[in-house]
Amino acid sequence: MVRTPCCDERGVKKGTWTPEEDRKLIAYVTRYGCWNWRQLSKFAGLSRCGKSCRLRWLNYLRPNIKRGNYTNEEEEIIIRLHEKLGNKWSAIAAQLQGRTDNEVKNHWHTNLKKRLMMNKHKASSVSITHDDHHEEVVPKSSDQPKTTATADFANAETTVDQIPQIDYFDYPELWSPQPSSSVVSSMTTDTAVAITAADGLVVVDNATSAAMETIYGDNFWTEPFLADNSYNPTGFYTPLIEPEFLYPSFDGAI
DNA sequence: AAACTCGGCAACCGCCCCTGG
DNA sequence: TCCAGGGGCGGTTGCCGAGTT
Repeated sequence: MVRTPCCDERGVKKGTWTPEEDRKLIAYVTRYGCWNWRQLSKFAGLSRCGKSCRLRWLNYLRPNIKRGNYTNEEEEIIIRLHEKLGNKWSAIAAQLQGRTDNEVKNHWHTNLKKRLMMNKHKASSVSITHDDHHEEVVPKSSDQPKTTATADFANAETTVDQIPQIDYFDYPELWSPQPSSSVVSSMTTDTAVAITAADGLVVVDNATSAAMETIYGDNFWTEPFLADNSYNPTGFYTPLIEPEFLYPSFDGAI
């Protein structure tokens, strides 16, 4: 089967997204939903491949994304699940609220993988140093190896449902690769909630919110396009597309 | 201060799966 | 049942900033 490329190579921009492109994408998806990424990129006035738009939205722009600062608990989950599932990053990320598969994958390759390698080298007396934002876990040789979560997981025959503390498997609704129907339950004091004029809730973490404000100024979340936003805090993008929105009549720009 | 190295991560690539006609 | 298109996913690349020499 001959597959058509996901986008016409001509005139398709690549590389880093500009704030202006981000703004267009956010504005469009927030307003109309992601009904078709390929078409969406055109209507949003973006010279980008549809896949690129999708990736940018899912990995960076959508609300509820938690960035940086992996907790020990998150790392434990990643390690355990990786042991169990292998490189099923999307499946692993699905168990981590606010984390994307790309981010989990990157974190694995840049941090956890190396750490596990080191742990395997230092079989008995292990000294594991978490990176900057993590508390240092330095088990003394006299300590129970239990304290070295990573070292333990590397060799343990674990099962998924042995994951500590968070019983995701008791909550099948959390299994969705889509970001979390558990947004509300995951809300912490870091979480900001923007209430739109249409009584829609847009739940964002502070990092996302701060990023938006950095790029667009303090009024980003109160921009007019949010008034009828169709973003669903469950992470599913229900466009609520009215016929005239399906093929917007505007000429490329919002 | 400049050059160089390295690590982190955003983004791209290409294959696979699913769905609708 | 077949085919085309769209989305999902994992692997990989390359840019960029921080650290080092």
